[in-house]
Amino acid sequence: MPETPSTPSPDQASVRPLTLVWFRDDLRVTDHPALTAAREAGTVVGLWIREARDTEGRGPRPLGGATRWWAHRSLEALAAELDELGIALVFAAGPAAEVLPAVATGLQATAVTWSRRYAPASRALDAHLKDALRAAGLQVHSHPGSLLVEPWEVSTGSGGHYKVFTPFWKAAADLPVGAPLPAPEPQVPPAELPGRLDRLHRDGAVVPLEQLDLLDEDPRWWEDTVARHWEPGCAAAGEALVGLEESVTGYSTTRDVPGDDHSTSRLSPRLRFGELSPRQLVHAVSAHPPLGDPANEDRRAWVRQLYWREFSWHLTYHCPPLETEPLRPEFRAFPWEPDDGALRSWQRGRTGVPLVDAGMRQLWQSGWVHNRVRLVVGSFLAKNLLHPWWDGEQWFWDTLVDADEANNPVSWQWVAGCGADAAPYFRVFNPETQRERFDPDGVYVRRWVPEAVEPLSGYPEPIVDLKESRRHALDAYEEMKNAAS
DNA sequence: CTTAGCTTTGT
DNA sequence: CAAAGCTAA
Repeated sequence: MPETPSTPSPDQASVRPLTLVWFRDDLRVTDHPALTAAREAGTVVGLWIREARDTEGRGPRPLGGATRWWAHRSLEALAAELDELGIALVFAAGPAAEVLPAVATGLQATAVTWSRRYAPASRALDAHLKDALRAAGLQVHSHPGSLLVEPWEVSTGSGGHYKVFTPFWKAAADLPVGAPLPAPEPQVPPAELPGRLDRLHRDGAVVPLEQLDLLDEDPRWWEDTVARHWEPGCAAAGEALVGLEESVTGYSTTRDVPGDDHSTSRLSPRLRFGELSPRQLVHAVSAHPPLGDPANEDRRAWVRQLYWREFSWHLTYHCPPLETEPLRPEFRAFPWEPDDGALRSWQRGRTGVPLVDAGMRQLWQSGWVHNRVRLVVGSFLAKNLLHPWWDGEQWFWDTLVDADEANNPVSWQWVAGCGADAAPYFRVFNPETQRERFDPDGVYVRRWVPEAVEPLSGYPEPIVDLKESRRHALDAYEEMKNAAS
């Protein structure tokens, strides 16, 4: 709580309306339109719900292990940031359709507000909640905040959604990006609010963060692995923004070097949880360069990657569920060869292919993989092993700290060849060529698979022959095309 | 963000 | 005759 409140005295505050801000994938206080609007209207209380999909399948995809860990830590940080502003953050688990009315009633809130979500199942839930809460007499307002381009803001000449990245990028990049909003002014909550919050706690309508069971594994496991690599939370995210310049400089040439720790920004989990908004990132990157500076090419390349995320959400909003449905429908007839043993070798980084194993171990140990290596390990599972891509997608969903509902399925479909703008099927990444090209000194492979270069270390022989399995994949593709015609 | 095979270029 | 460039799948 701030010592010298700048805005309203407690008396004034008590008569102003109370808005419940439902945080979801927007765990920040700056550039948060829903929070800003709520704060301008009066008193704010924050809420985060550990949601499960309802019986009709509405709601967000259940968090994976790594994102549960991140969410827990990021929520701690958000609670601290909000506390500085005099805003309480409360937690609950269960269906949002039950939690929201209970918390709103208990706080005598007059309004509920949130940042929009865009996955079909989440939209369906949010639309339903909007109706139900309005019917119960609450004001409800949803705000943008997680995307640069709302999925309906750009469309092709024929009025449909984009299916190819480049034209999407051309259209989307033409839209202006507004300036980020500052954090809201601190508030002095009405005197009766603490009593209402206490009652909610006593009734069990809200619970301490720890009781959400987001850390269901042994916490020591996280401390020994992923926690060594990351500091979740919007405060740390703000600091990461300061170091952004370093990763943007030279980005267009160095971004493909997985052994270089500064070749990418590593901001993906910040975006996933909205610790930073894409708008803040564009703003941070666009601030410095004089026009015509060669650094502009790096910036353009970097911002372009941000628009891949926008494109993923654009597709996710407009298409059938992409975690199960191939965008190219002919792929429903693709002759996959599921092999649990091969899947397990891949997951554990024991395929005998050094770059693949390095990537999969980086994933397991740190909850993150360099983008180029994601493409290599994905191509290896879906093409060399012919194992169904959705098992790889699910593994990434469980283990990546940045796993989001749009990027993950869309990118997997891209590497598997069934995505809308997928590379031609015959483009099968050769992990050995990729290693020679992007990890020539072996820095990356040695860091994650030190025994790969040691004789007699017990490092396995490759579980498939790269050349032969590539040919086999091309045959499978031909088979699918014949089946389709 | 492929590969293989053929053609062109450079020494 | 090797390296580099082009092209079709």
